[in-house]
Amino acid sequence: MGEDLHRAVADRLDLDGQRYTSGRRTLVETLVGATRPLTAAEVVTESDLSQSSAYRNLSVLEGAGVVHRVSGTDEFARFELAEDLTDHHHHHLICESCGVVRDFTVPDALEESVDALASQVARSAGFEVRDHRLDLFGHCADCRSATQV
Amino acid sequence: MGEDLHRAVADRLDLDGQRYTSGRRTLVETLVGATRPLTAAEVVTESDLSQSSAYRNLSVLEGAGVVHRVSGTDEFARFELAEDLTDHHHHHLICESCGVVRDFTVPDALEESVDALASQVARSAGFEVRDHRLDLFGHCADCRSATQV
DNA sequence: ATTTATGCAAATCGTTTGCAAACCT
DNA sequence: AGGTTTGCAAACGATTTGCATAAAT
Repeated sequence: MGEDLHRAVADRLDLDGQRYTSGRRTLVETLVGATRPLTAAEVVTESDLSQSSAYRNLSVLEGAGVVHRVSGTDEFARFELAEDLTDHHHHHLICESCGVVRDFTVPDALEESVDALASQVARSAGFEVRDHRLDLFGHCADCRSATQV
Repeated sequence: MGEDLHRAVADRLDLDGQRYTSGRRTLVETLVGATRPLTAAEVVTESDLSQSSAYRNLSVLEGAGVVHRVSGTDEFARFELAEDLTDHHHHHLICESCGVVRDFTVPDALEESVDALASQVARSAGFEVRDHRLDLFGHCADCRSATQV
């Protein structure tokens, strides 16, 4: 069932002059299996690749537009599959206590408002908008219950 | 004119059990003077504090809710004054080529939609929302003209 | 006097890179 | 064979920290 995805990934890598090696395929599968962005350490653990290969290939995949780098509040880079490969436009709930990043979606109407705003800003500032980021910061259920023990 | 600000900063530091030293005052003044988030390196240069004091005090100020840490696409942390001290709620245009971060504002109606969404998500996910982040990614005017030479 | 802040230099730690062996095609 | 990818270990660089001195209360 995920063959379409792999074909799409292979195409993007090809466009970028890169091969779709087994390690890269492993990374893609690791990320497909996750429901939230993973840290590099989590990717290394779950993929069983060496650290250098994980970092190097995440970088290659990012360059080809397959993987997207997410930054939260802590010092760890996080990675997820590009939204246009998963057809799942979403945003993030970022916990300021533990740093965990969770996905969530918003009503289309709001997305459209944001998009409209984007083009407006683009025109007025000479800025070419490619994407937007709408995240919420706060405290996740786990950290809240841990605090009020 | 900026005395109100300094009083507010002093109050927050006091609440956090911290003093408002001259170095911290210098940092606050450096950030007030900027119209965009500054990297640590920029703060060091413009404040003339030692690197360690700059980092250490930015951290103290962040802990007291005076300074806010902003993350863009590059590896440099950026710092700005907390919005509730400047009464200037804003968002960021982040250039994916050079990493520069610029401030911009959006219509109140959109802000309100986002706030409404925030409370909705809070209820359904057990997540306690404290703030939101709405940023646009793309390419700034400078990088666009540099590319198409 | 005691506590806290400063600046220097060294350590830390996530991430990147050089290199030789293994892998494609 | 020719080029690429891999894994190890070493390097890198932004940020943090130990320690002795200086400032503040």
